[in-house]
Amino acid sequence: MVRPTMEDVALRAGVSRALVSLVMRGSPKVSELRRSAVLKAAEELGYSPHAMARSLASRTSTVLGVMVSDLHNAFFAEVVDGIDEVAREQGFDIIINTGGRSPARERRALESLLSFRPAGLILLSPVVPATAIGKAAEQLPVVLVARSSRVSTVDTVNDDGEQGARLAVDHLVSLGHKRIAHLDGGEGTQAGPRRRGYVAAMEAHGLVPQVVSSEYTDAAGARAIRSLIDDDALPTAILSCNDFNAVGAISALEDAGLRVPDDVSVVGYDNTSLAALRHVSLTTIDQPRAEFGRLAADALLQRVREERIEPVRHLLNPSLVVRSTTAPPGGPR
Amino acid sequence: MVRPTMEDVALRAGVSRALVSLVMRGSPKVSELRRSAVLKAAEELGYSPHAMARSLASRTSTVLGVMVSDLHNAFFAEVVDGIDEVAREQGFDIIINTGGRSPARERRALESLLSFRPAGLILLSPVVPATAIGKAAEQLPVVLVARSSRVSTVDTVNDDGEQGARLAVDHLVSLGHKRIAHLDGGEGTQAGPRRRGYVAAMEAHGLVPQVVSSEYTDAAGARAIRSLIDDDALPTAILSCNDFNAVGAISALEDAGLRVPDDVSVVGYDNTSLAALRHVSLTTIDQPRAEFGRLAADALLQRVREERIEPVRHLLNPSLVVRSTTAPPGGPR
DNA sequence: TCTATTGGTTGGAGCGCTCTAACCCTGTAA
DNA sequence: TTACAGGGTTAGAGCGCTCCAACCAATAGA
Repeated sequence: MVRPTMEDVALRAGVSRALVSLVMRGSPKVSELRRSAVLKAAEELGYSPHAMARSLASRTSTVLGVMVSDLHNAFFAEVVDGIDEVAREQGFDIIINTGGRSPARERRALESLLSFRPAGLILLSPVVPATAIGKAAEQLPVVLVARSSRVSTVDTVNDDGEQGARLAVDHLVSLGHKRIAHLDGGEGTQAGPRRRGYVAAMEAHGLVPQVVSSEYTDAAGARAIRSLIDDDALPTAILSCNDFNAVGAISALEDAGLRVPDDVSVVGYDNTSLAALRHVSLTTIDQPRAEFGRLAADALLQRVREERIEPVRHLLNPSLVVRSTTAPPGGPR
Repeated sequence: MVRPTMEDVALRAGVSRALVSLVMRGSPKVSELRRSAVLKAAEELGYSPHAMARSLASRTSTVLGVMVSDLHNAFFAEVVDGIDEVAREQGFDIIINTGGRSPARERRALESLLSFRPAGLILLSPVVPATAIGKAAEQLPVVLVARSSRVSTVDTVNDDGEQGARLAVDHLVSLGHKRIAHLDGGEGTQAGPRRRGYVAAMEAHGLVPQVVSSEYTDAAGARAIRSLIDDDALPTAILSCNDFNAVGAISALEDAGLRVPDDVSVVGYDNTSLAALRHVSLTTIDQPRAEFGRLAADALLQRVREERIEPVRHLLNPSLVVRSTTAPPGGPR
């Protein structure tokens, strides 16, 4: 359980510790003779460099910290894939930590990540207050994904929720729908832009917006539908705030004896793997998640290398994915 | 961008660096006067301890490394919750890394985790070869979740897949089913025990097992059903290898004009959040995932504290969750 | 009164590494 | 012959921290 150090390798190879260090860092100014001797000794001892000691001594880090607000949401997994891809290309490692959707736990996760003195930090949809983010940003480069910020030292990567909602409304209108309700995401991240986009698109089409208060869960979607039915206010099409909500809405509609899309069309948001399941086959709005990750990592590494000072605000275009839950009012002809 | 050190705090508080260290570690042998002075200075400077320097100096670590083979699978999120809970209770932090389902990437993730010299390692359903795990286990305590091992220095936490399959079969038999097919998980982790449990339970009931080769995806589940229909070999009940597979099977059954559970009953495995969606409402087998995480963390910390040498093999009992996809053959009366 | 004892505090060594400056060659130019 | 350059190598300081031994009152016991 005791790992060999550089000293051990140096001793065994008959060279100095500094030389071993050079070999480990792939320096060109080492003779082939010594290099192979060192590598052989390292191999025999099962030596691998101590990342922390290295980073302490060099006062640099090749680690990027990633804080995922909710590990349960597969959305983030794809963003992490994008981050990982870029980071690895450029010789950086990532360490992940999770906030479990609770501000307190998230704060702790942040602390923990910071204590490793990573080169930079990427926060995925964090729920901690902006001041906490600002404080972190004083110490190292920070990039926010799926959350906006006005702090000038922080870069952000988001999708254009207004445009996404507009895409959905345009799609439904082109199918012939006139009564389209929006099940709203309430306080949730990105709920605001989606709602605004919906309202603007409806008005642009000369239609009356109908915003129903709801949440990012399937139970909430079902509840919203039931209240619409009770109020006799059911439209011919629904734009949900996200896929979970949409699936809940569909269940409630079916429970009420209505068919989707024949009686009511439903559009989700996020294009989660759930939406792609053939049993669900939900028309939804896709966000380029891996691209989020790649852009975030790129932006962060630019700051790490001090190539840029001004903040960057990426706003990516979502796209419509048509599946089986939308059709003209009255059902597919 | 330059973080304050202990020295800075000591200077500001008018004490020695060693005293600051004591305060930071919550030592009782510090007067209240100094303690508050130090904490005040630290607060003002925005100081937080440097985890790497600490771990280097103390030759100990309060970090547990967690390798998640697939971040996309929400299964692991709950296991991580369990790990996190126990770790935090006992003053440990966790850092997560992901293998992205690829052995090469997983190996790299392992290397990276190891380079931080954590106190121990928890591997969630790793796909790297056993030798790589054995090598890691020579350097620090290792616990495996959802993967078995015969290495005596490695602890394991698994669910009893045989029993889970048996529960499902017993449930279907008690509903009156006699022809029950199993859509097999092939090479997937835990597919073996589930298949064995299914076969044993069928035989115990005097029924003929019908194993259909399939995989852990919804597309594979749908394919298996179609081949059963083509061969005119469709039974009255299906036990899928996991929830995704079951959802795919349901889609294919509905596409073929069959109703679930009226014409065919379907049981999944894993009780993912997918199964709980009201639109899906899948009868399935639940694994105590958070408990997996808690037990894994407990086992690891026991080894970290050198309280135990012999390996531990946890085999947890799964349980049946009855929802809406199972009924007596011919449908609910 | 002097010596123990105890609670609180501190300097210094050292964790495993990197980095700078100095060093030692050997080969080449003056 | 001396000077110089430059590739290859090394000693030593130091990164931010912990830990040990020593130290310093202040009090208690004899």
